[in-house]
Amino acid sequence: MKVNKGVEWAAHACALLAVLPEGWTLSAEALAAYHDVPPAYMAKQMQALSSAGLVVSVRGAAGGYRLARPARDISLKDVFLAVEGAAPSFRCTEVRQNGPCGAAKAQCRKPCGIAASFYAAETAFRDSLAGVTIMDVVASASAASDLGKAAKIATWIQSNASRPGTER
Amino acid sequence: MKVNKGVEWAAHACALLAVLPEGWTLSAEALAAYHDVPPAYMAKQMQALSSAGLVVSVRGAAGGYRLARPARDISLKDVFLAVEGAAPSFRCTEVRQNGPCGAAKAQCRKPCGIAASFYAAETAFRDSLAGVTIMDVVASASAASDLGKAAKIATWIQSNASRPGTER
DNA sequence: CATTATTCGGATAAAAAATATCCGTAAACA
DNA sequence: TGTTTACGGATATTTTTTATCCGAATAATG
Repeated sequence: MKVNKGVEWAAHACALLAVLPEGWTLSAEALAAYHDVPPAYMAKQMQALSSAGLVVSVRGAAGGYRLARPARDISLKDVFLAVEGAAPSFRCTEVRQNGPCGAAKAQCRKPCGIAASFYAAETAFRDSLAGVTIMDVVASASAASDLGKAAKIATWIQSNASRPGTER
Repeated sequence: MKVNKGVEWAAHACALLAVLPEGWTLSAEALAAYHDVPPAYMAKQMQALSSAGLVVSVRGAAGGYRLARPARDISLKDVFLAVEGAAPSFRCTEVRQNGPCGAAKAQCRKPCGIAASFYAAETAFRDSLAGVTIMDVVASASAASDLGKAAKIATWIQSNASRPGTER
């Protein structure tokens, strides 16, 4: 059971978008450069975030991405579901219906105990992620870093982000 | 994020071993036939359960598998870890150390907020599974089935299980 | 003691999924 | 009109999962 790498990248991208000045955007290419990951694949993850409504995409020159809503209203569960999809991780193949003692289909309208337990565990997993917002992530990151780094990031944003509808 | 199929099979196999008379065993082949799954692959999962100490294997003619301890003392978490392995599902690639604003390695001794949150979520997942025992699974299955099925299973066990050290 | 049935471990093959890239199109701006 | 960017689909590559097979070890049986 492995979480897609894209989830990690998407989460970090959201954290960076969260500290962007109001109305500014970052292109997929800039986000990839910031995190030093493959640009084309980073772009794919951003598309997933976009179609899930977590970020807003701005096309055209000086376009890019920005968060669709405040960082406090976006959770890691949202990011996880956007990138990973909502399909349950446990795939019940109904083995109880198989073999010489297989149960009748009519008796299998509710999931078996094993499947139900895994569904419950996955709910616990998602609930745990739902309790962490992008704002929390940003806060913990800035708590762990010094003033010099914050300045570095601000400078990088200044020269790599853009504000659509206006000259940079 | 997908749970291996083998986890489901192994859990069902444990549930069947749980209703076996004391000291009896079921071969990997019999377990595969009962659940109508590929014998060689079922055998692999049983090996995993065996090396994790959840089941005891008996070699030789009339050999097979039996639970290593009471069904109430084996949880779905045990089965999950045995088959799936203990490696965390979230693989942090330390992207925070990458790129133009990468953090120094010395400042990354603790996991970042994102990684920590996913580790916590996985703990929640496992804790949830830890609360369900094979005994619980058997109980919920028998609650959902009728008397006829129980008799069917008992008959099947009679003719497919074996008791090492004695004639069947 | 030979035969048979079984687990064990490793090697290997096939299928599926994750990872990664590319390209044509549409949109927005200068 | 030209440039820059997101979008969506197609495709390639790599890794993981799924599945099979085989030889060695082990134990019961006749």
